[in-house]
Amino acid sequence: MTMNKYEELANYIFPDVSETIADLEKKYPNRNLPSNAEVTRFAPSPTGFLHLGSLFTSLVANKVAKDSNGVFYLRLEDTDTKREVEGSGEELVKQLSYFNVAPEEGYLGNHDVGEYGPYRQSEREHIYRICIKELMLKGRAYPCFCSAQELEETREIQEANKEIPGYYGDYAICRTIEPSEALLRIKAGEPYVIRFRSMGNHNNKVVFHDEIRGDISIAENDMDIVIMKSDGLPTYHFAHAVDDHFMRTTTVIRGEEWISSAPIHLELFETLGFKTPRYAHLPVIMKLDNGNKRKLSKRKDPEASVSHFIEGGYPAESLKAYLMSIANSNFEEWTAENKCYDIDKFTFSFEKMSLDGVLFDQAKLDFFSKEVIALFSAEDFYNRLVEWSKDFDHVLHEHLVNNKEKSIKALNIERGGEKARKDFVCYKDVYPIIGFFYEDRYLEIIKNGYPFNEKIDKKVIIDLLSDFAKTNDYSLANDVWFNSVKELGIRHKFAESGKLYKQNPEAYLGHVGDVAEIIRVALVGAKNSPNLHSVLQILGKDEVNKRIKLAIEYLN
RNA sequence: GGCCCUAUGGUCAAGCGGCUAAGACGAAACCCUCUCAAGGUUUAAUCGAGAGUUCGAUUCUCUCUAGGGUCACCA
Repeated sequence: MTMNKYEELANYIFPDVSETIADLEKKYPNRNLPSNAEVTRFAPSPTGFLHLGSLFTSLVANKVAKDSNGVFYLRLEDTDTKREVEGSGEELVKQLSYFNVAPEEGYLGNHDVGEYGPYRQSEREHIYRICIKELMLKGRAYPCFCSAQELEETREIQEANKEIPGYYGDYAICRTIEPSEALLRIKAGEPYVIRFRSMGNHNNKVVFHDEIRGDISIAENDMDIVIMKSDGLPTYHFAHAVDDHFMRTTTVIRGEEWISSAPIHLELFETLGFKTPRYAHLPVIMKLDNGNKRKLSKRKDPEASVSHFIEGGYPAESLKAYLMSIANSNFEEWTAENKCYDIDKFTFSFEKMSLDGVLFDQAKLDFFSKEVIALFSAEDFYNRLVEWSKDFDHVLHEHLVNNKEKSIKALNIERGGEKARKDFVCYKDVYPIIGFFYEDRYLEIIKNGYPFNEKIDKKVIIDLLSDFAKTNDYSLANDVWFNSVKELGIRHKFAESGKLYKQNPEAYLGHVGDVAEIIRVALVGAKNSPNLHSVLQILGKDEVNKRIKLAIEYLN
C-alpha cells in the first residue's frame, strides 16, 4: 500500500481502526428476506417521553414492515449526551408496547435483540470510526479546529452579505489545512471535530424519490457538515447513513422536517459507497394556536405526549385508529364497512397518505374511542379497566376488584348490538358514569343532597317513592316493567305520557318522565344514568329499598 | 431571507378536464325516547388569488399569496 498524505493523520486519529468498510459489509450482510419485504425502523433519541408524532411514525413504519413480512426495528439515537434523559429509552419502549407497536428487533429497553447491532449509537463508535477513517484516507473527511465563536463570526458575516450561512466553499477554512499541519495541531492538543468534505455544487439540483410525495428536487449539498463531534460521537446525518446502511433498512420513514437535509444524506450515502434507501417523509401533526398552525409541542401541549393518552385511559386501539385515519384517509371508510378498528387487518399504502400536516383533532379521537370501547365485551372492558386503574385510579381499582360481578354487569348495560351504548370515551369516564353502583360512592354523592325537581311537592315525591318500593317488580321485562311505572305515576296524578301531559298540563302533577326522574334521583343521586330498568336489576331489591329509604329520610 | 413541502367546508378529506363538488368528525334542527348516551332524518358550510392551455378547468402550466418545514459539534 502506498502512503497517501492523509494516512499519518488518519492513523493518528484512529489508531485502533484496522477494519474497513468492506469488512463491515461482510459483518452485516444483506438480510435474508423476500425481495418485497420492507425493513423499517424507529430511531428516537432518548430525550424525553414518546411524542405523538413519534408514535405516528412508528405506527406507520411498523405497519409497512408487517404488511410486507419484513422487519421493524428500533435504534436508539443516543449521541446527544447533553440532552439525554435518564431512563427515557426504557420508557419509550414501554409506551410502544402499550400500543402494541414495539419492535421485534433492536433496542428493547433492557436488552438488544438482533444480528445488526449494537442498536444504541453510543455503542457503535467503532463502526463510525471505521467509516470516517476510510473517508479521511480518501480525502473526504478532515479535522476542523474552528471554535464556536469563530463559526458564529463567519455566520454573521455571511448574513450581513446576504450569503447562505454555513461551512462551505471558501468559508470552510479548515478544509485547506494540510494533513501534516492538522496532525501537528492535534498532537498539540487542539480540540477539533471531523467534517465531511462535500463535493456538491449548490447550483446543481439533486432529485430523489419520496414514497409519499414523488420526486423532490433540491439543491445539492455543498456544506462540510460535522460528522464526528468533539466528543467522538457522530452527528445524526452521519449515523443515519452508516446505521441505516449496515442495519439494512429498506425504507427510511421519518418526519417531513428531514426533507431539507436529504441532500446531505444522499451525498453521504454516495461517498461511502452505500446504496440509498427509499425515503418516506411523513406529514407532521400540528395544533392550532392563536389562529396559527404549529407543530405539537411537548412543552406546551399535553396531547403531544403519548403518556397523556395512556394516563387518560384511551385504549391503545383508539389512538391507533385515529392515527391510522390520518395516515390513510380510506381507513375511516374501511372501519365503517368492517365494523372493526383493528389496524392490523387494514392494508396501508403510501399513495393514500396525505401530504399536508394535519391538525390534531380531539373530537375525532373521541369519536373513534367511543366506537372502539363500544365494541369491547364487558369482561374485556372490565379487565382493561382493572389494568388501567391499577396505575391511574386507585379508588376505581378498589371498587372494580371488590365488586367484579356487579362491575361487569354495570359495564354491560346496553352493550353490543346495532344501537350499542356509546358513553365512554376513555377509561376515565367510567367512574363518573357508573360509580353510583358502588355503595360508598352513592353515599358520597348524596352527601350533597338529591337533585329532585323542586317544582314537585316533597310530599308527593315521598308518597310516590314509598309506593314504588312496595310495588316495584323489575324482574318483569323492560317494557312491562315500564308500564308499571306508568301506572305508578297515574296513581299519583302523573300523566302516562309526555304528550298527554302537554295536552292538559293542569290536570296532572307531571308526566311519566318526571316519575322516572324521581326514581332515578333517589337511586343514583343524579338526573342522568343508564337505563333505569338495568340499574334496578343490578342494584337488586335490598339495595334499591335501602336507597329509597335514604332518599325519603332526606326529604323528611 | 434562501431553499423545500403543501393548498377543496371548522377538522379529516374524495375528486385525478365536463359531477347539482362524495363521505366522516364536529355544529345546528327535528324524530324516537324514562334521563343521558345512542339510533334515525335533515340543514348549514369548501375548490386561496390572478393569468394562461382548452370548446370546457377544483383538476394541467406559470405567477402571486398563505401555511408549514429547514438552514447546529440537536436529533
